[in-house]
Amino acid sequence: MSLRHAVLGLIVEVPGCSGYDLLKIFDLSLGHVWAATQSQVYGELAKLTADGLIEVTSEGPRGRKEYAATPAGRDELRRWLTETEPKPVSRDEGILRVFFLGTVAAERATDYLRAQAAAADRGHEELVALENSLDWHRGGMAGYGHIALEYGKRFMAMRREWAEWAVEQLQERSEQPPA
Amino acid sequence: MSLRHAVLGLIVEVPGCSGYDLLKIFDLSLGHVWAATQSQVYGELAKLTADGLIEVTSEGPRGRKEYAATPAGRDELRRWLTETEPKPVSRDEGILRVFFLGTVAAERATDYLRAQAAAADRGHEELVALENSLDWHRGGMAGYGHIALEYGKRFMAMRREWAEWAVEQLQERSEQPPA
DNA sequence: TTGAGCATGTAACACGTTACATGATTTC
DNA sequence: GAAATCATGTAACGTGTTACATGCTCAA
Repeated sequence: MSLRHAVLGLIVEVPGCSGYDLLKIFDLSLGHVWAATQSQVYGELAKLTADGLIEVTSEGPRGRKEYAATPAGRDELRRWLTETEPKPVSRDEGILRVFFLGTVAAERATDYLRAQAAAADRGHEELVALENSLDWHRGGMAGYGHIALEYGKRFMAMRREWAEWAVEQLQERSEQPPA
Repeated sequence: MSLRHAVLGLIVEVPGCSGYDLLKIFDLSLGHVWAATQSQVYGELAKLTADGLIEVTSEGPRGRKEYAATPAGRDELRRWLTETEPKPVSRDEGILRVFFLGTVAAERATDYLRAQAAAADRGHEELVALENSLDWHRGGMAGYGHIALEYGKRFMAMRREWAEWAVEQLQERSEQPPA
């Protein structure tokens, strides 16, 4: 149920935000680690409200609803962070495909891996651009956001290096075919 | 629709396998990059058969059904590998939580990051054990499986290093509090 | 006054998880 | 003959995606 906690967490950190505000945060930064659609966000806000973890604190123009966490909501966020274990990542389509590269010509396989290296490089650049576009001040979400961003950069760099290494491996193999 | 292609790909690479055999492969290795449950696998086999991408080649004892890919199935796998782009990973609960570490005491945050480092270390060890337990011969899925396994090891090592770096960052900050 | 952006919500469908349900074969 | 393992399938429920649907407000 991570979407629930992503939404709850944002409302704890950004009190007075609306579904629309949340959506912008998902698009800009949080969505890199936990994607969410508009439907999901509004649906989860309704459920969290029904469960008493958040509440509408004011209603603005255009039907805007601003939310804040209740004490029960803050407890639930703390419980999630300190008493439960995160589920390890178990789906990566880019790596899944590697298992099946043996079914296509070796050139197609290296094409694929080079494309993956380029995609990782673009991902890295996007994160650097994001880093420069936000004027972080230390402490609060900004401080931890910076740590998450560093993770993203290391992730992209690792993927690029791995894909380049894999291309080299395949080239070595084709130069000296199996005994 | 990656599950579909994971199942199809396995049937191309391991002709004559059954749903039960596939399930063992998911548990042992493929599941690290694309998790699937028993229900999903049997359901997908039925759909792939209905769509003419695979077919039952023989029926064994205990109702065992062995599958092989049809030409249409092999085409579809190739099309997926060469003409579509993999969807980037966009859900990582372990990193999502980092965004909200500002809501708990700094000690809880370092506890969390240290636990993440330890989990990555265990993950790395598991992959090394897996590598040693399989007697790979070069070429075919084994060759590419080795490349995927190398990715897993680099991923786990990167995560451990990042989490350790993050703990150090937080300690530096607490030693010299913000100006 | 018109268009961009703010703002929310619902419905249909696809995908994933858990639990249930059943039975055949092999091994001890 | 009991237990382990092989082997398949379904039902209920939860989560996620896409598309539709609507309307307000502000600035140019």
